[in-house]
Amino acid sequence: MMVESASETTRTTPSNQNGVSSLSSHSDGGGGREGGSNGDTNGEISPVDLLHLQQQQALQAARQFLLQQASGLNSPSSNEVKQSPVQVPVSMAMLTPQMISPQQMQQILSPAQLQALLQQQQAIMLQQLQEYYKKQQEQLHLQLLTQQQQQQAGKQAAKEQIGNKQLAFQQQLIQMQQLQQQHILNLQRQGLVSLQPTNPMQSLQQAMCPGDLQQLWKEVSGVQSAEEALKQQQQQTGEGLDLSTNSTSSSFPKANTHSTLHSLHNGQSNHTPKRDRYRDSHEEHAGSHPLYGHGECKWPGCEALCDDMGQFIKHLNNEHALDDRSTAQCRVQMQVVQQLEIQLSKESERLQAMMTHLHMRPSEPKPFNQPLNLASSGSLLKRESEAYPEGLPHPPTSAAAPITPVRQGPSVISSSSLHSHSHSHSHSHSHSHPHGVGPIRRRIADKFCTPIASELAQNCEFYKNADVRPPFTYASLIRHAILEAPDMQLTLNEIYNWFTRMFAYFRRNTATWKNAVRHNLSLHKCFVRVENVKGAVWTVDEVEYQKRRPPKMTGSPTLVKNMISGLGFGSLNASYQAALAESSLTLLNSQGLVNPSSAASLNMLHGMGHNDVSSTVEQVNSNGSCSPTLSPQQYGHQVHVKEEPTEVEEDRRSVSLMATITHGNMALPSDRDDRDLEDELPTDELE
DNA sequence: GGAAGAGTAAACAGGA
DNA sequence: GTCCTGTTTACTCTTC
Repeated sequence: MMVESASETTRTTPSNQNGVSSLSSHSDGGGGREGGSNGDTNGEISPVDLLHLQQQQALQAARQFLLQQASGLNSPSSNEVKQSPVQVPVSMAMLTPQMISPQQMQQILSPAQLQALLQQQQAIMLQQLQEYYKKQQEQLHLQLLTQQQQQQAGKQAAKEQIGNKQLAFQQQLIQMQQLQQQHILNLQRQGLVSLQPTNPMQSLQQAMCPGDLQQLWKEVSGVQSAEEALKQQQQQTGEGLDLSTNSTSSSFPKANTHSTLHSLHNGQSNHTPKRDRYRDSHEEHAGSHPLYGHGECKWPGCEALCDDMGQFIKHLNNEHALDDRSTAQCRVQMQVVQQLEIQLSKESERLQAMMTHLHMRPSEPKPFNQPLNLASSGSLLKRESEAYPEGLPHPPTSAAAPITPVRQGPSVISSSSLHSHSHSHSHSHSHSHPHGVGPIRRRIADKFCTPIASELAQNCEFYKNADVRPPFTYASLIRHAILEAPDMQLTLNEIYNWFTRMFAYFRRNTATWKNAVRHNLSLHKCFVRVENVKGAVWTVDEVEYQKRRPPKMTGSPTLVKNMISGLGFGSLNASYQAALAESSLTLLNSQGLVNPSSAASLNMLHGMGHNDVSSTVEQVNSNGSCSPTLSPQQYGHQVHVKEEPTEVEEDRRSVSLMATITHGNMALPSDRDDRDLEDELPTDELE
């Protein structure tokens, strides 16, 4: 239990750190960009400021909500926390940043809580927007009144002024809508809002409270009717902002965001040349258009089938011409790209942090942005073994140095993939396997006696969540799954389920590994198919399993001698060091898990007649964490069944030797250590 | 260099 | 016909 929680802590630490960086980078990035647009406004609080503030409030409220969840919901101030975003709308931005990222919120909070939180924030935003609109309306009214008074005196000059005011206000509205859309998009990207196939602009419309908007637009259009002549004049001359494109076609009262975006778009540049450029770009890409592929339109959300390029161009010009909808979609796509870039940046930072955490001694300051030097990752392993020399909680390591192919899909390289390069054979992963799942040599894992159960016990959660291949053979995994079962038998489907349940890695490439599982079940005699009432189940024939074991590394006298002579870890190569560290750690852990001071457990280890070291430790250790069903008695029973003295002794001694060496090296006081030394070291050494 | 283990792919058969 | 299960073969790669 301690081991698991400790390693759990270690694993969560980087994510927490990343949570900080992620959060800060997010708010910085978003805020930075919005801050840039802020600079365009005129001193007083602008819609941009407001929305920026609201975004911060939403995040802050979510953080507080999370903290509330974490620190106990029975706190008397829980209600205050919920209401605080409303009560303190501005000072929220000055709160100390909490170290919780939106991603973590999503992980911690249930969907219902997230939904409630989001609705709450949206309500707050809407309320504040409405207040802002009312304020703006009042100001506009006042301005109009004064301007009308001036109009009587100034006439044409005043008209232009009013027009400019109106345009400026429209721009402000548009800006607000865009920012709100962006905010919603951000929430979607962060998973706080479920991604829905609806047009984000539609949700924006809903969020913008159409009633208020329409009323506002009516106010504006009222002015517009008075100034219609002026605008038409502007339109004809092509000067100024072309805001009347929709309004002149009597669609203005609809006041939808499409028209506003259209207006904005037209207002930003001259209309006609832009459209021409747009068409020109189509013609340029007539041969291979990026929006056309596999006979269908790649426009977001379109997927219209087009037989040829000509038809596609026609479709593109008809359906995706420069109108409000296309513009909005284009903006959404731009934001998607922006968000992806931000996400990429954050994930890169996270990767760096993970690598730093996994492969660098904490007391050894190194450049944070250490490049991913795969060629020198052999030293990484060494460093790793050095970094956690005393059984400190550490990320999943194994004697086998988990070998995971570098996958093409995810942008984040799993930590174990780093290890894979530390092996000489890892190069094979990059070729010959189109699925990205190269042949994973797990033999080393078994040879180094990596106890599967202890590895799983330590890194159960890690393997469940991380897309990291477990450093064990299929056979050992299958065996473990079966032995974990209450009745030590599983159907094939249950074995599948165990794989997917225990390892995130096996939640993909199902065809590959399931085939491998079936292949292993059929191939190895140790797996016995038993016809049961509910169908065929698979059991483990331990005797056969032990026979199946490959020649052990420890069986090599020279190797053993090397190990013994190299009691100082420095003389061992990196892999052996890692193996020794792992073995000792897991043995220690297993001791602690079962009975730290009991010689009985030790005797069970020694007396079980088990030549599979990994199995030996597995069985002891499985009780600790991930194997809730197998009791020590069961293991004892199982162990009692199998006895294979010849090879068994060799292996048993070897693993005990390894444990002894490492224990001795760590100067850990243990009766067991002494006994191991007395009992086993001489024999092994003489071999 | 060969043997053996391991992983992957694929073909095939039988049953639900 | 499809999917799942189970068997078998072939091939490649790695380690010893």
